Amino acid sequence: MNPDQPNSKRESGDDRRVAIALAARQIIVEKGLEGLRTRDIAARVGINIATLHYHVPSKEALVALVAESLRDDFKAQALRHSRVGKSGLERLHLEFADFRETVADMPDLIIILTELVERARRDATVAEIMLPMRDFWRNQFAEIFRLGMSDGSFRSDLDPEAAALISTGAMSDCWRQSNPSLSMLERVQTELERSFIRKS
Amino acid sequence: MNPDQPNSKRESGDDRRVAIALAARQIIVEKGLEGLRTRDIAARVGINIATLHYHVPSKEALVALVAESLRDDFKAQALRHSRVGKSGLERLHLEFADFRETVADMPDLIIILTELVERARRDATVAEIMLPMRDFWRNQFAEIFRLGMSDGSFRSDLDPEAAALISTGAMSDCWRQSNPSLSMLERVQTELERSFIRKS
DNA sequence: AAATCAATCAATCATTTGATTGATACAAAG
DNA sequence: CTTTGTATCAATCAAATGATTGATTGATTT
Repeated sequence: MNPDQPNSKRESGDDRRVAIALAARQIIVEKGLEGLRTRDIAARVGINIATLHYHVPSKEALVALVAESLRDDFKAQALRHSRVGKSGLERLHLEFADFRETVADMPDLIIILTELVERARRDATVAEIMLPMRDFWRNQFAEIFRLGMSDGSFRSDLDPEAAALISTGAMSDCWRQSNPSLSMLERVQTELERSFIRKS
Repeated sequence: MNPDQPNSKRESGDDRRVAIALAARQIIVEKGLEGLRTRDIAARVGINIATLHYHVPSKEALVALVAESLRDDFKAQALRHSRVGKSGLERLHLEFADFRETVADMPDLIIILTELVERARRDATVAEIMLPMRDFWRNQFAEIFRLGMSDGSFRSDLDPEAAALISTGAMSDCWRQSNPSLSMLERVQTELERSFIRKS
């Protein structure tokens, strides 16, 4: 039997941890971090509670595991497109497209992200993982705006940090709405572009 | 003894409910909705758990009480300034000032609001209170932008709904940062204004 | 074949937690 | 003075919940 393709009840530790993180994420979407129970996760993975604790020692470690799995997703997403040799406006378009792609592929990602950023306020372990992520994303935008100001894409009186906060805040808030829609997101992105480009 | 100034251990039902809501809000700020315990609230108010249940029958009702208390705060805040006979830009400035005032007076308000909006996703009772609040706020901005487009304050190619979502999303996201600062909020508001006004 | 290790489970524990019960204190009304 | 209604508490319950224990199974190593 191929050891890379396990179909028995016995799985490798890494595979289990991935499955556990995935199940936890599903439950967080359904019931929030507040409604996350170790028993529910174990049931969804199809293992015993003790086995769950074997792979992830505590609930705190479990939440950290989810945070790491989120970071991995974002990292993978950030590397999908090349960024070299593009103008500020082109890179803004790329970043907008990336976000649309992300929410289309994983509509629940923003929800989990929001929950974890919320918890980061009182959980140092989670904060250490989530806050750098958010800062990195916003900083990407700030750099784009700085680049675009020097290459003439954007207004010369732009405040790059403020514009970056506005962009990331508006987009994530848009997807946090009661019934997020791709069309509304596109309207927001269009309006953001109109707000920052240099009017000729 | 003045019945309006009770200093005994016995308080009127309304006063108790206010005290309970306040204590609950403090605990939500410290430990999140997830860490909200009826015992902790009772202890902070200085009453027995059974007394707490006498005034607020269940935990669900308690969360709803907090939501109502939030709504009351926002309602009171919204009526502090007259809005008549102002231009779009003037009303935008008013709205910006209102937000700065709110976060200066009650820095934790946005935190509690975020927690409750988050819970609204799975709690119909809370949703019924919180979502209309958020929609009302955003709609205020949309109206301001519509007004300002017709009176010449703002760009004629503005999308009022998108601009409203951007404004509210950016401001609340700004105040959700790890260490929110009034100066960053002002930079964001300045940038928002530059984004939407008509360039002469 | 024996020894070792990784993965798993049934059973159980100790706490936490929302809620209830039955009784008491006090003020106002009759 | 008695009755009634509001506000309060000590004690307790039942369920939920994170975690542990002791043992078993199957693969890998020696």
